[in-house]
Amino acid sequence: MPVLRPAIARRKPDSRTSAALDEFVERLAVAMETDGLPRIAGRIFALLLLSEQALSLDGIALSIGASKASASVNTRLLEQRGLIERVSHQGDRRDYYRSVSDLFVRTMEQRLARWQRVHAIVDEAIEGLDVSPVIRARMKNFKTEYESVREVLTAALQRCQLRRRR
Amino acid sequence: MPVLRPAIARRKPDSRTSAALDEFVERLAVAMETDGLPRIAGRIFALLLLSEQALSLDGIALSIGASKASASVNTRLLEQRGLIERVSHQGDRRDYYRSVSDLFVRTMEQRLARWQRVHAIVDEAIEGLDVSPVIRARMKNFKTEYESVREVLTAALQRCQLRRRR
DNA sequence: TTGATCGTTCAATATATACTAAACAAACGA
DNA sequence: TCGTTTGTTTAGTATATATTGAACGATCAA
Repeated sequence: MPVLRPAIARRKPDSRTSAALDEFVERLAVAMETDGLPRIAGRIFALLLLSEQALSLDGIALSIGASKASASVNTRLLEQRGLIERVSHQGDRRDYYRSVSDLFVRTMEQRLARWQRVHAIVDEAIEGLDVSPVIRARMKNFKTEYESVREVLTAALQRCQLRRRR
Repeated sequence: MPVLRPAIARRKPDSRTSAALDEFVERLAVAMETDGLPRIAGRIFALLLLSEQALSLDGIALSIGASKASASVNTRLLEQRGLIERVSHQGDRRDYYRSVSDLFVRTMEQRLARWQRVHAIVDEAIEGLDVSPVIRARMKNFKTEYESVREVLTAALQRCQLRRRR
């Protein structure tokens, strides 16, 4: 069933655009699962991407049709990953959440961080594992190519950050 | 229980190095789940990374202690993603599998492909969704930053490929 | 102090999907 | 034409984890 969701910033709050916004949230939520997010975290991510104002926990739970418990767990997850931030309003003890301003860079940093474990294991194996020279060379290549790409990537992300700040 | 695994290329096939190799396979398999691979696919990925020779389906299943059905499904998955390749030997109707030579580049291409869906949804929303100018600008920024980083990244991967070929 | 609000934790459930065993199909040699 | 080898498909099971309702604790206003 469709719920009232005054949260999303829309031009004219009619039911047609509302349905389209719902669909966007759902599609993005499913797609974000490839980044290792639970579906509800993906919905929150998408909802806040669409929202100009910061939203309260209850507002989020209501808007995406999830329990407050889920909203709590998943906002914390997103905050830890740096994709949303918690803000406060004076004279109000609720927590509010909004998208971070450098959303794309944070997204990429998360992706980089998730690769790290894979490449650390291979790196460690180059040192500690007793394998043939051919295999060792294969692993070293995997390592060096990753490092060169990672450097290029982090440099590009830094340029994004600089461009934003000026 | 430990199984015989004559597959992995090791210097001296003693039990100590064997246990270390097992541990590598397991650790890498779990880590590869962040790239959206089933655990068994991750084990096969790791096993073939350690193997000089191409391995048969039965050899793979035996080495990682999985059923032949799983080996079949997951080798196909890895082959479709371009991380391993199927080879044949004359006078032998079995299929054999080995790591691709440009393993890292293929890994990165897979990662890029998985992001595509997320960014395509946002791109589509910029065109089709009725949102406020502020939100539209936020989305456009997400899009353009992604595109610039993707360009840098694909260029770096092409350099990896060129470096390999000469 | 009391009642109300807000967020978190926890035990139980729901859901998705990875995995297996068994049946099946295809290709080959005798 | 068999029986054998090889790989795939499928139905059922197992496993991991996402999600929820309810209980809980903390904070604030009256």
